[in-house]
Amino acid sequence: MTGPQRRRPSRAETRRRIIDAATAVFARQGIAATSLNDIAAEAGLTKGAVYSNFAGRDDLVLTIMEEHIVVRMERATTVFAELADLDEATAEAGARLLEGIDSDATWHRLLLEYWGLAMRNPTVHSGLAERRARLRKAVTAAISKAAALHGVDLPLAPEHLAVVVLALSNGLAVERGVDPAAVPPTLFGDVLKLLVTP
Amino acid sequence: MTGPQRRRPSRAETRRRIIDAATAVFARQGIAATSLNDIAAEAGLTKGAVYSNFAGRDDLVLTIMEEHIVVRMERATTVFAELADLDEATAEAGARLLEGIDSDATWHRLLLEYWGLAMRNPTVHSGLAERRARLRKAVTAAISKAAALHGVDLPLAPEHLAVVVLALSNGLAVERGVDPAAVPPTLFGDVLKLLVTP
DNA sequence: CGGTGTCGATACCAACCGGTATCGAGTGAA
DNA sequence: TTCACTCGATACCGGTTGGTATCGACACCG
Repeated sequence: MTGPQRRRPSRAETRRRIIDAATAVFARQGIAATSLNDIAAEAGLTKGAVYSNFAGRDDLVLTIMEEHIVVRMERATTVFAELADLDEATAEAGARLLEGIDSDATWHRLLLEYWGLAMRNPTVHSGLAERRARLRKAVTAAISKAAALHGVDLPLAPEHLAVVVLALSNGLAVERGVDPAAVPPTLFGDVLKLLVTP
Repeated sequence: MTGPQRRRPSRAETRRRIIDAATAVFARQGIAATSLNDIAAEAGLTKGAVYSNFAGRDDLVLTIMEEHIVVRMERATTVFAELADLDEATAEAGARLLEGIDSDATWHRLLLEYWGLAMRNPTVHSGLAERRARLRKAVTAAISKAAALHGVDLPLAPEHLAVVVLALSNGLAVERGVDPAAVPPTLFGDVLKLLVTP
């Protein structure tokens, strides 16, 4: 009785299992506090499988964060692409951004930990810098496009406004993590409104 | 020949030596990547001295960060207390804040790492929340005092403005860490100006 | 001066880390 | 059916970790 001839999982499947498991454990424990054994155990595999699919711990961490940053970037740009009518939609955009801070809270934590890592590792730093520059560029384009659409003269250069929005996203995530009540739901939108009205 | 009868260092002296050493090593390597041996070696002592003065690694980390947060808080409030003439001084305040981001870059890194720790440890979290609330309150008071002095109607509630300033401080520190050129020197001041003029 | 208690150096521990070598089971092509 | 090869489990390595037990040297007080 050979049964349905259970196939051996493909390499891509195993790799994905490991990545998903690592993502989950990172979210739960943080990057620095997570060992290869933790990841392998979460995936129902062993260290051997990890080393067979990745060059080592650093390679795995890098791969995961790169993937997450790309996903997050796409999401952020689509949010900004919908910023069609400027005056009232800034409130909506602010609300959506703050909502993203809550729903993606664990990701914000991971990004900031990764940032701390990048500050001490030149290789990681250059990778993060490249991604971040691309994100800034995308946000800048979305902002200037929305401004042109409405014929508004922004009091700040679009690329500077983009930096401020990104900074506020991270900064408010920190404050909200410390004390959610300190960051009311409308705050991000209110600030945005002040920043786009000349 | 007894010499100048070299005194044994007082307990407070040893404790301070350890704290200062740990601060230096934390700044260099980060909290998570620093072992008790590293700290003891930096202080010219051994682990025994550390365990004799602190309950353990966690106790030491907590003590140091508490102390740093207090120092930073005092510095931040004095900066805001000097915010006498609102219109032009916002630029100065912004410049000083951004300068603080650079000169205290390592501290920002440490705070964000500590924040990540607090997000996973309820005890650490409550300690940080308390300190942070006090800092918010102090900044709020400074802002409303300056506003009253000039008879300006702030478009944002002082406590909300305080949160935004704190968030921008951390957020811009992150962006500046990734790419210093992305955060021009006048940006913080420009944003501040938009936030205080109704 | 002499006893008493404190402080910190030393040695040591079990646990765990990232990484490597090995080897058997399963796979796909010949 | 066979055979070369891939993949992942297992065992193992040297090194490091936070934490503990011990003990000698020193300061302080009576």
